Amino acid sequence: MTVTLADVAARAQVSPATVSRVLNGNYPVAASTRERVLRAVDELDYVLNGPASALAAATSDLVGILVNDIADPFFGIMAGAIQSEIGGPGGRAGGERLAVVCNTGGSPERELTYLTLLQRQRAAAVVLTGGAVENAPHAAAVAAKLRKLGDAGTRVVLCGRPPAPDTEAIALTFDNRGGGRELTEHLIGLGHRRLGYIAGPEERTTTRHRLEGHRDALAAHGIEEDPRWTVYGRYDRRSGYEATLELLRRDPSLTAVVAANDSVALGACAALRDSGLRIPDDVSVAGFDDLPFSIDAVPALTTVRLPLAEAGARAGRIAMGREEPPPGGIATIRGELMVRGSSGVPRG
Amino acid sequence: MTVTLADVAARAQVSPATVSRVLNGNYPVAASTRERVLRAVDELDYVLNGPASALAAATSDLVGILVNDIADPFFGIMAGAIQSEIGGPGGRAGGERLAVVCNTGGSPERELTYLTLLQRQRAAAVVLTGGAVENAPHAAAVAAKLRKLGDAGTRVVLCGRPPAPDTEAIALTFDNRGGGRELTEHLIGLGHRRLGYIAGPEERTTTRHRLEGHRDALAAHGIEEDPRWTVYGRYDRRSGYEATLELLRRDPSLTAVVAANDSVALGACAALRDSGLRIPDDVSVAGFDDLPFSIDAVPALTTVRLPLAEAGARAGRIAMGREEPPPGGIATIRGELMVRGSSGVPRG
DNA sequence: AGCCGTACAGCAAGCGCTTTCTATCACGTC
DNA sequence: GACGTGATAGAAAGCGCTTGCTGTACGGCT
Repeated sequence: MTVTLADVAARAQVSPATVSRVLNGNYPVAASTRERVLRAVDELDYVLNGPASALAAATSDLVGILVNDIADPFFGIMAGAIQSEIGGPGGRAGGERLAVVCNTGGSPERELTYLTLLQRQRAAAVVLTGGAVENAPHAAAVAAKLRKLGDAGTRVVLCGRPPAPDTEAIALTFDNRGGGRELTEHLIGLGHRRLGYIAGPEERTTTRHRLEGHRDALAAHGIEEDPRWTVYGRYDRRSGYEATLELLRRDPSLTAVVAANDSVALGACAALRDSGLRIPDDVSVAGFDDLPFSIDAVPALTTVRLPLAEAGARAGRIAMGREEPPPGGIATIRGELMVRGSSGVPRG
Repeated sequence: MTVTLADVAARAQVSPATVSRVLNGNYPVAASTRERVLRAVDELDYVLNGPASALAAATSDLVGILVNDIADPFFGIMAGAIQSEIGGPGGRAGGERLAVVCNTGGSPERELTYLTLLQRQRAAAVVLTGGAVENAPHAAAVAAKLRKLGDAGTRVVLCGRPPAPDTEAIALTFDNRGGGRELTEHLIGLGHRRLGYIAGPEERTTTRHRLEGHRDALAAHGIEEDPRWTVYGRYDRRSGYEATLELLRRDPSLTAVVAANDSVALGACAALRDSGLRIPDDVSVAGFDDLPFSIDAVPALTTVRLPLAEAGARAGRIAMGREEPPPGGIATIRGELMVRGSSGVPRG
């Protein structure tokens, strides 16, 4: 069978308690004893039994990270940053933590199920990334779960997600609205007056906030919006391609297309090119997030940079209790407008 | 405190054993009893204690996924596919499994540490993705770990990684060599004779195999390779950019640049453009992997498509014991040459 | 010399669940 | 009508570790 603590204890001629204390380093043990134990551990190739340890100590070294789509660098970057901070291998000694990355696929049920699974594992902390689904019952269910997690001692951090009311969850929110406004203002400043907007999925906070920012900008400049100028889709390239075609069909006189994110913007670029339109000469395009590939688009994408890695790292530190939560438990993280080649003055 | 099995049992007026059996559904329980238990579970909002359960049953519902870089879609896509198959939420009932995605950052030590951590958690299965580090001591250490994991009942699957000798690990290997050969043959077929190659990090199986494929093709066509034509870098865009500049400096007469992967190729494109060269008129470019964004490059990238999602899904199923391992425990997955706009006949 | 504080080490009681083995009960069966 | 039989339910023994509490020995103190 596998080697147990008792085996190590026997070999080192000490009690199991002592071995445990050597391993955890939270109790004085004479240097000579420690060494003997360590040698035994080594010789027997002993590996602690995680579940047993978690049960006895009533703590776990698992940290949950919920993402909407792990194949999307937007989440991958955040997840990577979080993980690097929660002190898995490479982090400071002692706190060897395992990140559990859960892919919800944007589905509310899965989100809830994963939360339950993490609760079951008695996770040390949980970080929820990305926008939330805007649906009262679901939001309430999630809030309830988060409360329960919090009560059980699990630290809960929201990264790139709006605060969850009635919850102790710390929130690091992206200023999607402000970013959206700035972006559209930039385009308006260039002279655009007829702007198409490709939104993300409905019932998502991120989608709504970015769109609201866009509309705020339009309103602030007295531009009346044509309902035909907004199309909803998903956060992927394909969606951007199709939505752009639809936009062009509805109003061929558009001079700019603002996309919900960079992937969508790339799809939009492809659709425009396939339609024989030049960027930005005929139509300007703007994205959101500034993912690494955005600068490689031709022309490079005008977008709003979100400090994904920084936010993730901070969320990770807060989750580990290594950084003070922001005052009030809420911090708003601003994006930065990146003006690049895909936006220019409108034709004509 | 938190609700325990005993609380539920008391409320349902049955023994803890019965509650456990209802929850696990692996033992006959009268319908009426079951219902009573289920109601109690619901009313008390009971959540099983994972560690306790794992300890008693000597099994765990954790599945580890090791990736080199979670922010890279190459790994994100595989991880997502694996996860969707290991039956987390959304999968078939009963087997609610949690995926533990571990980001090694390509570091051998971290790889080993994570493996130990997973062993400690008594993971049900472990999937290692991506190329392996080619370093005898490390390879031996990993093999030893994998063997130990296997002995402990953890199923081990390698996805996109060469087989690990002396190990029971199932391997789903990408035919990097064949893909590399095909790609270069395509370029040679177009008339290229002076091809630069931007390789990945040294001491990596993926790097070596792709490069060997490239050289095989050159050799097969009697093209003598100039050592100046190969530059090693990392698997990212930045690296591709710099390496291309270096390549151009060493031999401005190159007519094609073959990159270790798509991100590198994108960087190469940027460098070429910044150097005033047109693609493919002046220089052809080729990538590898065919990640989603590759088709959006301008011109679209000629590359080798790897069925990442399919491979990941299959690895996931094998890890869960839901699919027969390939004969001999090894399967080679071929890539498909995707000829697109970034490659053309050489100038002059 | 006698006492006590300090520094270690061990005992043993769980942590919350699973599972084997042992009742119990209601039926048919011969 | 005694007894085998199948279907359920419970008792209890752990799973391997942590930790509060209880020794024990040694050195310094008065």
